[in-house]
Amino acid sequence: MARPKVEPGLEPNRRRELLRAAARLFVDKGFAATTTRDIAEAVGMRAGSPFYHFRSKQELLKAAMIEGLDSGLVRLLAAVDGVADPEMRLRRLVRTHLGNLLEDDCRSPMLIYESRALEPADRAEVAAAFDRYQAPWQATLDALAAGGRIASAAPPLRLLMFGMLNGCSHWFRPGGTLSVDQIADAAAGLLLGGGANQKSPDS
Amino acid sequence: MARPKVEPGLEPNRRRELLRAAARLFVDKGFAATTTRDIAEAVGMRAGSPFYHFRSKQELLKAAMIEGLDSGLVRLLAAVDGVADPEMRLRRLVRTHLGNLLEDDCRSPMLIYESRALEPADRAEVAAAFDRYQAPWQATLDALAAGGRIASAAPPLRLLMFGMLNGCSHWFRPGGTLSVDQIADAAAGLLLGGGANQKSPDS
DNA sequence: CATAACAAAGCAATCGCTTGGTTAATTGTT
DNA sequence: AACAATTAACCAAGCGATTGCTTTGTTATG
Repeated sequence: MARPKVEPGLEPNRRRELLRAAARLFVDKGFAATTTRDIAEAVGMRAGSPFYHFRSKQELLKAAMIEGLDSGLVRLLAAVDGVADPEMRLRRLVRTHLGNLLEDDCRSPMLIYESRALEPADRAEVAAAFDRYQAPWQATLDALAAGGRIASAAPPLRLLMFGMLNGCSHWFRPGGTLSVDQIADAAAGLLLGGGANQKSPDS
Repeated sequence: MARPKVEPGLEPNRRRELLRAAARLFVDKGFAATTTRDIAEAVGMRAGSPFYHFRSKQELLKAAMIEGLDSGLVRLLAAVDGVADPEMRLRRLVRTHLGNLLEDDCRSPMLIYESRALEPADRAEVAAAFDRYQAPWQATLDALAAGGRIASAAPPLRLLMFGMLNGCSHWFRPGGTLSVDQIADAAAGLLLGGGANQKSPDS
């Protein structure tokens, strides 16, 4: 039943299947509550087979976090590509991030909260990936502050902002009364200082 | 080594010790990653002894959540007692909540995120305790909206707000560059629509 | 002497992970 | 083109450690 490999030296498909399934389970049940057997079953493997692709459960988490964040970053950069106005850039970042968080079936940004399960060395690598993810945000916030659109882009703002956005995954239910677009508008409205639930000017 | 109980029929002290230790460990390491032996060791007991006070590990979590939220609610109500201005009430709520979250050594509001470890019946009881905790918040937000101080007090606002506030426990470090008061001011400033990092008018 | 509050020991289940096959695809050789 | 050798990608089985929890015994107190 061995599957053909596409190219010698390239990653086979099943590794990515494992990463996606692991990310889903880690977000839904938590790292410690997810067994490697759960992950194997989710992709139709036997209990020991994931350890052919990953040396340990922690390595699976680390890979899911880093690769998930980096692919989310690609979507972020594509969303703000060519957009000059910093306010619009922020709205695009917020909307795209909520998409990564709530609509993408990996929901990778949520995995950062499982960093405590990693050892310091791995945690540092993950922190680096998260820094890359945060870079376009801070740049946009700085531009908004320079233009007088917000009062300050000092550290607490970005931290509070990510807490607010990431917290959505704890209560958001697809198909509920709130759409992702509505949440994105409400969050962006708060950040831009116009008071709660301000409509976005382009909708 | 049996300790005297204070009153027959009343709860002995060690039960509360267990609850405090369990809450700390559940917040720091997560419910699934915390063993009942960890909890026992934290209070100087042997591995099986906590099960004299609690029937199961889940019951320990449930009790820690409900009793922690209710004692935090007492502090909330005391902080806004006699305060008429809704803006000031919100500032007091924010500051007190961050105290419950970051300064109290139980940090009980964080435990809500471990609800997924409970069965639906227990989860409903915890949700009721959280509703009690949220009640003074929604009342204050409604008053602010009625006074035109914020644009709307519709559902996403409260949800985004708690996400923003509770998220602090993921990055806040006591003794760091940011004080709890500073964070509270920044968060309240965002909510009140004055833009980021607005100073509170009474400081 | 009865009870509250444990300690001591251990049990059954589950955990992450390893070991040793097995099979189909790929590669090398003639 | 034919055939052996190698390799990728698993499966089957299980090992040792850890888990939540139970059972029984102990001790101080009322």
